[in-house]
Amino acid sequence: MERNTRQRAAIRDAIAQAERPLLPQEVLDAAQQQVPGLGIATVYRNLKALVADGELNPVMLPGENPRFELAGHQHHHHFQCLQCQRVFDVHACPGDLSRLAPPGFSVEAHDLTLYGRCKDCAPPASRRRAPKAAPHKHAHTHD
Amino acid sequence: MERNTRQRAAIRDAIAQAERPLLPQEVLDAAQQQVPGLGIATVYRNLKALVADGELNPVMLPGENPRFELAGHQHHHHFQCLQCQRVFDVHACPGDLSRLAPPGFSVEAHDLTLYGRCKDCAPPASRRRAPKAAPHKHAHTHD
DNA sequence: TTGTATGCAAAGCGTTTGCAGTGAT
DNA sequence: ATCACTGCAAACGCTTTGCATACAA
Repeated sequence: MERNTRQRAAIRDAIAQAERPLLPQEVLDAAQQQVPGLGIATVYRNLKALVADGELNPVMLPGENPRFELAGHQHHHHFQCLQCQRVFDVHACPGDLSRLAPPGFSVEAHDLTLYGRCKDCAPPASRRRAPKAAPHKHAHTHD
Repeated sequence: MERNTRQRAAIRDAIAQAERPLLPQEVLDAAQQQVPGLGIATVYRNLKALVADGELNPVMLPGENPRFELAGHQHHHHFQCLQCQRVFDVHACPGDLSRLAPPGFSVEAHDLTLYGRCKDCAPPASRRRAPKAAPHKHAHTHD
């Protein structure tokens, strides 16, 4: 990371202003409002550089493509809405889980993902209002 | 799922005899010992059919390609070895995690992955013996 | 015989990379 | 003026699909 380009600033801003982890394509869409000619390759290159630089953290969820959020958050987990597919931070943690591993296995880290309805999407019982974003394409669904 | 082919039997057997979730390529490698001409497309088609049929379950881990294991196991989680990258079942669960979600979010399901050293790979402190399998290509690390 | 399943190759999708031109310093 | 950065397009790895053939029933 050496030079400050309009592209990098737009990418950084897009992620900084999102209140949730973004997919590369979402970063592109947001950053293009600031830099119309921006290419997807530049987004990928900058995401990689910003992660290497410690400015961003990749967010990997099961069966999902990587998303990106600002680094600096402490240990946390994620919540994915089963309706709008968006991902949100969960600033809580079940704590030590080493007791769950089979004998002979050592636990050094863990990933946890919660699934359900976000506050914008109707909970199964008492629905409220429509989601703000359409579902993303992504791939793979969960059970 | 209609006909019983040698290919499907070989694929089913490969997964049944593995004591852990397998990647499509691992399924191919194992099944080809029984049906040499087997193609990867046939593996993918059968994996999809067997999952639709309820015989197999896909195992999705963060940043990993889907693996497959026999269905029928009850709710469980997975452990991935940081050294050999192989995935193992964890027949334990932290239980209800709905308390972790932010207000307004409903939790319907969760995924948990533990990371560390499997019993074949040396634990950080008291190592024992070398791993039985070489690491797979992609790696991605976690927090 | 009939039509599903297979093998091969081409196509898709998300991501990465080569390359020549652009622009920050 | 340099040289990192960018945009475009080709290349990649994994997965899916089209199509003609093979084989289970």
